[in-house]
Amino acid sequence: MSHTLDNIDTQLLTILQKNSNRTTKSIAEELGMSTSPIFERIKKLEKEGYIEKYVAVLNNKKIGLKLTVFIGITLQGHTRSYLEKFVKEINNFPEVVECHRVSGNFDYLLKLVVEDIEAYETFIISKLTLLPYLGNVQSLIALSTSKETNEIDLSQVL
Amino acid sequence: MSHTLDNIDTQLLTILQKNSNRTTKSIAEELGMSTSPIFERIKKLEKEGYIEKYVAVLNNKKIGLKLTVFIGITLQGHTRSYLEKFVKEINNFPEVVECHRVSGNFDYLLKLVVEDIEAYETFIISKLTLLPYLGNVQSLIALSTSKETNEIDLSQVL
DNA sequence: TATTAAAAAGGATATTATTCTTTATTTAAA
DNA sequence: TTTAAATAAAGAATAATATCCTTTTTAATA
Repeated sequence: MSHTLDNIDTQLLTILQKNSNRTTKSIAEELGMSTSPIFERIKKLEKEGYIEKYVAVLNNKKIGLKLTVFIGITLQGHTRSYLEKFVKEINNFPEVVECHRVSGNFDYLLKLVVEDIEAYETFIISKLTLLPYLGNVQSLIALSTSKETNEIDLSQVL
Repeated sequence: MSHTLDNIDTQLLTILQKNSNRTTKSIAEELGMSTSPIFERIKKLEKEGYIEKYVAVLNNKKIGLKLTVFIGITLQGHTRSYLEKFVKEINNFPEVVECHRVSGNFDYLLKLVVEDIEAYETFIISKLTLLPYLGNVQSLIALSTSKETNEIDLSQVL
């Protein structure tokens, strides 16, 4: 039960972060090994939780969700029970893809993916501003995105 | 060559966003269809670009990358050629997982995934502040994250 | 150097993906 | 309506791959 990743493990994770549909055979060839150790290492990485899941990444724009917006929020009353309720409501909105409690000039930072400016405005007016104790709200609208990846850099942890 | 998604397509995309390792058979059973139309629809969604890729999602914390930070940046000189150079440099940093040009109080918003506060400080001091024309820099450190998903909500586009 | 444990190789089998042909359903036009 | 054409689905056959098991090699430790 070794709890450290060796060089082969990080290579595997790097490969699978880019494309999880590679066959074990093709990965084995790339790394100069046979299929079974590759297969067993991947199963181990899954079992021990290094790999959480495998997912399809969609093309948001093609599907019609063309706008990404970040919203910084401060709250006025900080009672613990209210914070929990606030987070629960926020997380239930399907437009919200990320919700972080942050330190700095805001209490929360949200990331949204919506159809367009109209859908964004609808979210603000008919969902967000209905929540009580809302303080300052500041939006950053993504004009363009030069990098947006799920690949985390494993060289940092070697 | 229909360019619209019907109800079955959006169900498929929703399923594959959650788990792309499902067998076509299991998906077919869930949707009450046989395997071949499911298979062919998925191939079509891939070919037409609705599905960009399939990836493994890793557990950042388990791997040792425990800190997420957002950084808002304003630039002082906005010449076009400089903006391009700036973005190129930023995108090359492996800690940076997102880089958006934004409207609002900043010019750029970055998202970083790093080991810890120390690694974050190293990034700021020995990478970010070395870039010229840097104006205001404001960091939001994620204390906790209640939602962080790659699943986009397809009910918005139906 | 001998002993043990871990990792990899290679082959056998079961499962699944993929392709093809046939049938049904839907849509459009007469 | 009825017919024709196009699209989608069914079902079966095959090819490819994942998965498992046994043997061999390598590495680590006494």
